[in-house]
Amino acid sequence: MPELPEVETIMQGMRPALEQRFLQKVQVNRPDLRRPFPAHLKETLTQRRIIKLYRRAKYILADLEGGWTLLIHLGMSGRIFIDPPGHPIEERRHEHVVMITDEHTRLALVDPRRFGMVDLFRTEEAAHYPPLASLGIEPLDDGALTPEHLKHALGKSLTPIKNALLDQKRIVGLGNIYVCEALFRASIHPARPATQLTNKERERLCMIIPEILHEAIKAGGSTLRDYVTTDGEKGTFQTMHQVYGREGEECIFCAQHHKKTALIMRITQSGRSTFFCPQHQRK
DNA sequence: ACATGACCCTGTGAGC
DNA sequence: TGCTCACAGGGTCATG
Repeated sequence: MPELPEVETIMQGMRPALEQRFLQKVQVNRPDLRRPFPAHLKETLTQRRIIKLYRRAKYILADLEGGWTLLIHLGMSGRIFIDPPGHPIEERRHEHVVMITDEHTRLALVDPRRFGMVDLFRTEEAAHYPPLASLGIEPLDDGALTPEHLKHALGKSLTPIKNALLDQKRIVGLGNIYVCEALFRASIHPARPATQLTNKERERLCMIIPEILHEAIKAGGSTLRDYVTTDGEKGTFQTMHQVYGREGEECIFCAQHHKKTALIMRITQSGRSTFFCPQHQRK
């Protein structure tokens, strides 16, 4: 579910509750999500101070005292609920991990589909820790997403640009929504072989991708169904979607640029929906 | 080395 | 009302 803007929003929402706090009580309600939890999860977290929270790709990371780092991935349906001290606790399904801080703030990881992940690794091993080791360009880092770096990341790959931009080994943070939106704004057909993009097209992507991600973070992310921020608020970026979920509707870009009316199409690429305008996103 | 498809799981909404 | 089907924001394997 959550792509970079949603993960960033959630992480920022967790910060005031977690940074510099001790975890007074940790409840682990099942043995695994996509993978087994580390056997020592509860023991390692309990009574430990959280130094800082940050994000890499779509992972939420927390450095803990004693050299451990906690990693949380929300998969497709993962959410974090934060209940302030004294808040009545409502009954929620799929609360897999619950953490209560020394200030009595309650954080619950809820993930109905269980595609998420919770793990621990030694902080100094981050560069060799498999889920993080092979990640690609972090698009919001200063100087990271340049046309040259993007060219290198796409390499000689003949895979469709849509799939290449979803591949976290090349560039991180984009998911199905933001890839569709980026290609739409950059006027690039999603089926174009990745390696065959022109310099101009790579330049446009390098402008547009951070632009969209920043706008989406500002809007608190996109809520399609059930995504909510840690305050329980919905994101509002879905109202700014220009193609995603708009199959059969009129292309906004073509309407603005006095082109002939065009209708948004939906195709399937590697089993996932792609939305695009067949008129201005040229092959 | 690379690309594709199956798979992991539950929930929801559309259509009958 | 209740059923079946398609589809959902992601990542990892096995296979070719």
